[in-house]
Amino acid sequence: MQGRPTINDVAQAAGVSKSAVSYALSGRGRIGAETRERVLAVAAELGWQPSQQARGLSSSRTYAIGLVFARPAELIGADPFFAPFIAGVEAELSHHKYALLSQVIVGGEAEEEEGYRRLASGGRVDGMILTDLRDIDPRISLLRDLGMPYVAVGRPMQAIDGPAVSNDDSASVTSAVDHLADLGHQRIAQVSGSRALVHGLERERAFHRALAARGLYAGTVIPGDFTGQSGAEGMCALLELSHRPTAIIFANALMAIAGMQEAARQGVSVPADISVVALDDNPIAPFVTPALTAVHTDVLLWGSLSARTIMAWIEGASDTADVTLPSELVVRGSTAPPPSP
Amino acid sequence: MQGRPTINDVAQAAGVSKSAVSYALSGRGRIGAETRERVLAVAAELGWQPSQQARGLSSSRTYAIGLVFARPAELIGADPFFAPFIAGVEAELSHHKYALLSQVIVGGEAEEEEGYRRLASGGRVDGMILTDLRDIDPRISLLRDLGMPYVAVGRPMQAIDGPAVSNDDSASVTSAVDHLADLGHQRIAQVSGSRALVHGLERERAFHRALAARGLYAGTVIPGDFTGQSGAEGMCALLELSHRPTAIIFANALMAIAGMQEAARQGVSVPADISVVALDDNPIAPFVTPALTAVHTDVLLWGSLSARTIMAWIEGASDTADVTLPSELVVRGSTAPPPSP
DNA sequence: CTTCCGTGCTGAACCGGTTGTGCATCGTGA
DNA sequence: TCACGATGCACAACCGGTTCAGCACGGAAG
Repeated sequence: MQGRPTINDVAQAAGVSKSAVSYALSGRGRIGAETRERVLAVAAELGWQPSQQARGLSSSRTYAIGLVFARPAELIGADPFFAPFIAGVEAELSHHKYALLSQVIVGGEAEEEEGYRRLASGGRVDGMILTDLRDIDPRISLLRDLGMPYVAVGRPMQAIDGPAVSNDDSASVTSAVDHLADLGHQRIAQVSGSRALVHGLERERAFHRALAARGLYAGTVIPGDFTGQSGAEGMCALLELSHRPTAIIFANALMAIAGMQEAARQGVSVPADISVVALDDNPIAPFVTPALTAVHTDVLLWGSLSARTIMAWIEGASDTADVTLPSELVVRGSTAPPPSP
Repeated sequence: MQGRPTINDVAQAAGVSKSAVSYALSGRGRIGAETRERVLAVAAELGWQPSQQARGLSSSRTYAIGLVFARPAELIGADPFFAPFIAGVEAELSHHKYALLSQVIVGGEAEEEEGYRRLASGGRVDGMILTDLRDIDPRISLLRDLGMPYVAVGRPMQAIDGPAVSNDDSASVTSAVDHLADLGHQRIAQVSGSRALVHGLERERAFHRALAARGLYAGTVIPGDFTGQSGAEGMCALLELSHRPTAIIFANALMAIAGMQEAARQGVSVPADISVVALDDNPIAPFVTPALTAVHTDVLLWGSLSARTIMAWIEGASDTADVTLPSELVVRGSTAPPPSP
């Protein structure tokens, strides 16, 4: 009885066999009411918790979900997605006795795939949550070959035979464009994130659709990479245009804030001369000057729904339908009507 | 042979017993050279990876480390510590075949302790990394009672019988004070984070020590809670003082940025009228206006060292000495000499 | 030629659970 | 009164590894 108590310790203390203990706890077998209560009392007294390792060995389940998260080093701290997403996943998983095996990787795709392989082939997880989907993503087929359940965070372009939990990028972009158009802006530009990721592509298409829907001319799209540096460069490039836009939509708050700094340095006033919107919110956004107008998504909820979806698949549910999250434009101080000509 | 191959599949294919396979892989038993190579070849061909579950069951090890991370909801996304710290931990762990079982908890201490209990008593981890140590922390004794190795991130006040990996809060504060004193500031105030956390206390003491060392009078300390809101309130309170400070040290970048916004709203110019320093850096800090001067710590390294330390304890090493990280003041645009009177 | 030891491998027990099978015991209906 | 089904539990096999004890064989020493 040194160390953690085992099921044998409980069985011995309760004067029953270990199968009786197992049945009493799971409620699966046929166990008399007073025996069950005695066993539960003894288990509680000894502080016994079944070993997940042993349980997993016989059920060939690990009761753990894997999450691999890859970002370049300069983004890993700035990204306001990671922590709340994990928190949401966790909140849901822990109610169902699942654990989260996470792996954050600084670096590129090679390391990321290695991360998946490690978690999957070690038999450590029952399923995986995939973030940052790329246009044609090798992880999908990797996991399908391994027979590992997965859920895609963000809707992929390719058919994936699996569930996806996505925020509505199209709606986000549309709400940003509509807000700017309502203010009277006619020349709206975009500084995008990585076009290699599916939501980058989707946002770009949605941008052009939304402009067309409001009868506006096609806006300039400057490619970026989610870093502050690229946000500043995007602003710089747009300010040099002969036909300068009066509003810019940035892929995330970091880029937008860096862009606003660049504008300030060039003596361009936000929002008087140019309006700025970010497509991802950040807790710092309300506190910069001017406060940043951004499209806000409930990332905590996003995590919860992802967790619920992957667990449903693992448990064999058939209703692994796709889920779409709402997002909401939060108007703060960085948008205003365009300057009168 | 459906699903993942097991050690039995390998043994059968190689024409040996499963113990021979185990020995061949671990190099522990006495196995002939050509038998070993044949086994390894077959294992590679079948793509066999030993199940960590089964391995853990017999070795009573899980090859996993637990990390519980608790933050209030409004901070969980803003905190630039979490993601790079995990990334650093991961980078180190994965080289040694360990996995990271993380748990991010939105909420208070009760949920957090529950999180520890769940990971520890489920037998899921071999050791734990403790962050956000409080002055007298119940987790220490909890883990000690469970016989679970742990490493404290940040040096606790109480004696803990265990290793700690800390950044040097005292040095951080001192470098900030020295920088401001060098610029000529005489009245320096602090807006602190939570005093319940050990590094909050340590920073406050170091603040007073550093002021005294420079022959400056004791500075005002306004309590905060790491949120932007509290940063703005702190700035507000300090601006109302009859003998207004000329420089303020904030506990983190979010508070500092919110404080600068509040100053701007009141028509107080940073850094012309008042200088601002943050004790934790943030990737957004260079991009706000003015760019925020902050004390920077290599959080990735912090994570790596924590991982190395906890693994050393688990593997039975005796050299679990405390580690202290360097930090560095990054001077940007939010500090300047005080206004001439 | 026997004894002895080292080498190379096998068989079996074990880690801590889950689950199928089977044996008493008891109550019920014919 | 006896057959029969339901109930309550024990026994044992199994999940996939690790590891200990032991057996067969070969070469070297006596």
